[in-house]
Amino acid sequence: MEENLVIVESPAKAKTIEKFLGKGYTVKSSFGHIRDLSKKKLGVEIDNDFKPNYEVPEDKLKTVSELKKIAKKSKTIWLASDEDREGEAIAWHLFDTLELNEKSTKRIVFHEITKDAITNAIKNPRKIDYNLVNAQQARRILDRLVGFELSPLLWKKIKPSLSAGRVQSVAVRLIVEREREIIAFKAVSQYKVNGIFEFEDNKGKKYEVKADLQKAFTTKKDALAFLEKCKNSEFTISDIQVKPSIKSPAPPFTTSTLQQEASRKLGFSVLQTMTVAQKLYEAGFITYMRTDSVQLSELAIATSKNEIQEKYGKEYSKTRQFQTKSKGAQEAHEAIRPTYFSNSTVSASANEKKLYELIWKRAIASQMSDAVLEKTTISIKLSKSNEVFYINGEVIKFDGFLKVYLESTDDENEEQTASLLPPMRLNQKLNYISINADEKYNHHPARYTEASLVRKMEELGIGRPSTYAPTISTIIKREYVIKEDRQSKERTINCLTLNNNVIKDYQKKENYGYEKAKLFPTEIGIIVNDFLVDNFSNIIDFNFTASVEQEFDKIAEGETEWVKMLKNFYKKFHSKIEESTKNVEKSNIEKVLGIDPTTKKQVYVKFGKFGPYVQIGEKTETEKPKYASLKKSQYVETITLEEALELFTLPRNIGKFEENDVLSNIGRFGPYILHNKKFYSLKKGVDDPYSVKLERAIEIIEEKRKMETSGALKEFKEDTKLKIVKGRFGAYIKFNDLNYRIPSKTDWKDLTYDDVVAIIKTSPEKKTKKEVKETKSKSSKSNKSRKKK
DNA sequence: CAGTGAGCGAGCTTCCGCTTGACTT
Repeated sequence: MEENLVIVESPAKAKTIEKFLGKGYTVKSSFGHIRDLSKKKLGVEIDNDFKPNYEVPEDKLKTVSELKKIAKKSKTIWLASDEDREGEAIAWHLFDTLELNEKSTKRIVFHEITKDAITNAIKNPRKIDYNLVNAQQARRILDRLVGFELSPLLWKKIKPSLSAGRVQSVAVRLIVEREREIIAFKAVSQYKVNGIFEFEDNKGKKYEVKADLQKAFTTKKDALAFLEKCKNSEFTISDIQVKPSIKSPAPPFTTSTLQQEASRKLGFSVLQTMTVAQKLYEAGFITYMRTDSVQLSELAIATSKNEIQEKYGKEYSKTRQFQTKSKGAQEAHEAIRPTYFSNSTVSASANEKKLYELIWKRAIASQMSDAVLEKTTISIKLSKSNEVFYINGEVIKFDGFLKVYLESTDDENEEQTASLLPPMRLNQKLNYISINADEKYNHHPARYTEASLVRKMEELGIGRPSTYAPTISTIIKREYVIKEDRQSKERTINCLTLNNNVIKDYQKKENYGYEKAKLFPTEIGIIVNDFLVDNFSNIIDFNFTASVEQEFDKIAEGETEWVKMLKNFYKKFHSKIEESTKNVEKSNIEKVLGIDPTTKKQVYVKFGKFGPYVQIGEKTETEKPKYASLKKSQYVETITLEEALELFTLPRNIGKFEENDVLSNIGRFGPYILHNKKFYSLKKGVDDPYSVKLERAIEIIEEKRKMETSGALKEFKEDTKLKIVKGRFGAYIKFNDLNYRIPSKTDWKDLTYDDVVAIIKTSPEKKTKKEVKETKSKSSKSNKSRKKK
């Protein structure tokens, strides 16, 4: 007969706790929830006070029967799931499903996984908190009702298999609304002026400094007039302001901030961050990675203090406890931190190592001193104008936490880095070397990345640490949203430069609008969103979650009865569903764009089963209209006649090669070149079938031929074992069966034998063959599951 | 490998949150 069975949610946690408790205690894991509402059916008896019908899902049967068996043999069962709404519900589901009895069952909670915390918890057991359980049931049932009544409505009114829910629909709405802001955005330009100045110190040493004019000019005329004034002006330092300032470290990571920083600093996707963090957690390197708390345990604060004092010195240590500010935080866990601060790194895969070091630095920095800075602003006065140039300088007097970590920002417009200034005196005279007035456009609001969407969701209190990554996957899988890169566009800007009292007026090309891994709404995402906003504005409201959360809190505190709350909500919601089912017409998007000048027929834009498309003429018994799909970047609401007509230019004959026509077109698998009955894929995001030139097409054809004949893009006579070959992610170097990356921004065509040898020499040490094989099998696996739809 | 867009109708789709494996190439 076993003495004690302790049940926690995670198996990794079970393992550590078992060590702390020692003999007499068996620690098992429930692997999260063990019961849920029926998968296929609604699972809620609406007319029977919303009675939920719970089922143990198939993949949990084994866990449940195993727990049941051990529970039967144990004297005391300790339900040690997390101390939040979901955790309490898990405890109750266990109690109910395992058919435990009240006398032998104890509910315990602990916030940190230390021996003290756990033995303390064992000493202070309590009963299951049914108010908290009911708050969870209300949450679960509400989500089910919303999801399972809204989704079928979409199947009827828009198209089958669509989905809607309290969380995902708001996430889509954020992306749709941001896109509309961007569509409505009109870029405005201004002339921003900066000058390079020169001066001498007492000893005759020369210095150069760059200064920015505070005022920007709206027209070229004004900018020109200002430069005219600069011509014979005197420049004098009129003011020097020195201000002390301090910078404080950011709190240690939560799930959301970890996802954001890993995205900005390491380029990880949200899912990738979670997968890597899970590995680190299972290996015992970090604490739990799904948390909304910024708090650290006493133990963590103490050990980090030791580590900092030893490594950096006493003056670098400043212990801090942060307060969680985010909406709806439940704080069942600690912040994400290394389990042992003495390990500043771990031996693991490259990505695990990178993420671990990020976590270590952030947590350590959070317990370090403020950085002390000195900010200097120098003003330069003109004798012939009232405008003022400024120079900003910053000196770090004491680096503090900056020694370890600096949080990055989402701001894409790189702010100029203030730096150390040369010795300057008040009233010092300066000479200009050049003064530039460049036309600068302002930027549209930034599109969401996965990580910035998570930040916004957290801000609104929508979703939980465990659902941020899956929610993004869902809205991408439903094709409401796509994540992709967009190439930059080019524009011409006007520039004025004053040099030796001569003003040069010229133009420059500038690239703008490049997007990397951003979230764009699709047409169907827009249609579904507009439908929901029109008919269910309360559900899709940004504050809906926050307001129902307040009601759940009241249930948890025993102030409100959960059935009453659901009745209240459902009455209004369901009548709206019925009303929309009856009164709202099936969505049928169709718009006339104008008349096609060549055929004189009407041009339509429509939405069909394969997405948005344009059509010339109507379908009649004798005539079949021409069809073409919209580009991913085009929308029904904004496409113009001109853009629509361009879509009909495919297939495009772009010239002759070896006496055969070369055609460009878009097919089932993307854009391609057709030549002599053979297909050549165009490079995604690089080649555009509407504008690709014959020269480039021939290059692509010859590249493929070369690969087919010799298996290599390029070979070297100096060494036959050395090749440049083409892989799934582009060209790479192959040497002695080992692969080497070609540095980004380098074109393989330009590589000489010596270059390649240099790349191989400077490349990090290669993996053994076995490891390469392992990663290969892993990537092909994930590749396959991605393809499976 | 390489564009689709008819119409009928059976049978199916769908939510959010808590946790990790287990199928094959």
